[in-house]
Amino acid sequence: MAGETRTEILDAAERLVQVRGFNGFSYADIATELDLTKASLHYHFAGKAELGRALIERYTDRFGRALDEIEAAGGTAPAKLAAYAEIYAAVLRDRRMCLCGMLAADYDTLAEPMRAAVVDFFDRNEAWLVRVLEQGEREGTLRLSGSASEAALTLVSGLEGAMLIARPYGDMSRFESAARRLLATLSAQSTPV
Amino acid sequence: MAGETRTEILDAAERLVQVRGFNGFSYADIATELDLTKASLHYHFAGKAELGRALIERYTDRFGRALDEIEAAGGTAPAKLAAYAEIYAAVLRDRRMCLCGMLAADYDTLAEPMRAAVVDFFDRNEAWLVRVLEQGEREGTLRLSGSASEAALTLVSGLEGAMLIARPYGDMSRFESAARRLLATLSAQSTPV
DNA sequence: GTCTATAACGAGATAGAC
DNA sequence: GTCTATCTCGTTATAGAC
Repeated sequence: MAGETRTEILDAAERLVQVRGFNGFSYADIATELDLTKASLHYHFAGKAELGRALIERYTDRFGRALDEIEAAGGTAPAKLAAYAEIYAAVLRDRRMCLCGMLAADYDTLAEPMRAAVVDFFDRNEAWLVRVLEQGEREGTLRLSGSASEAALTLVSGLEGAMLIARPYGDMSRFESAARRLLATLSAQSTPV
Repeated sequence: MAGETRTEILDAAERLVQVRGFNGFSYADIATELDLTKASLHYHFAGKAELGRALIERYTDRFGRALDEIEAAGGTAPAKLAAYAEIYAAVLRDRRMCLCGMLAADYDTLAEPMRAAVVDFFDRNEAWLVRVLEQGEREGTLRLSGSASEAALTLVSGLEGAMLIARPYGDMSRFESAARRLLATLSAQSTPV
């Protein structure tokens, strides 16, 4: 079975990026963690930029599968949005920032292929949210003011920001109350927050 | 007049942190920009951590003065919130991330004095917002659901997240529409967004 | 207050043996 | 597929002259 070490490298690197940022770790950190040499890492990933790109693509795929599962479960739009926010919450519970939220901060220092992959992640998230928001309007469970795409980007950036600011405080409840409020503003029932 | 070079160093370093992150620049970058040597920088700031701390303190002071000015202008709560969001917008227009939002991403790699200074920045912001939100409730211009402090942290993290995600797109309008929506949810008039 | 020079270390990367 | 060895360069930092 090939790809086992490759997967372990991706796992370790992913955690390091989410915790320390793309410029806050090195091949040496991964090598130490996996009890490998830096040279071995270069066998699997030619350079840090290639590793970074593989990281984002895997993350985007995994995120996409999670969104597919939410669709497959087939609830109301508010239930789907709550499940969406829970993906973020689970990442933060593991003391991590969203991979692409972290890379958005590092954006100016990234190679072009990584940049494009980061933007693609947010595009896909917002496109999925737009579909859910439109479902909510149709079924009468959500009441949007403004366009669905504006509501979607406000939601994504609100959740990313809530993760960003919650981490220094080490306080999940900071994320949770921001997330709850962001979702409540879209609900057709004026849910008391 | 002393402190001129010191100020130039702070200006250059501040911009570098806001654009590239704390681990995305070096003393060499500052030295090149100012046509100085790295050794000269060490005369003014013993190390990168001390420079970083001075950076945050100056930024927090400047931010605090901007908040004082908003208070001094003495409008309604919604006007104050709009002026608050405009501080963020001006930073982003200069293609920069909020200094402390960027450092929140880098948080795990920072020395303890810098960490404390970052948290202090957000504490002060939220405390100021709580006062404005309470003013709005009193004067009837804002209608809060939930506590003022929850609304304040949702606002700060929403604005920080909107900056974070707008930067990869290089698109101010992404920030602006998120900011407009965040403020609209607090308004007593259900402003069409 | 700024310089030259250099130390001491870590980064990303490669050659080539096994 | 992993290793040892090495290269080159960047990074933070210091000593000491001017």
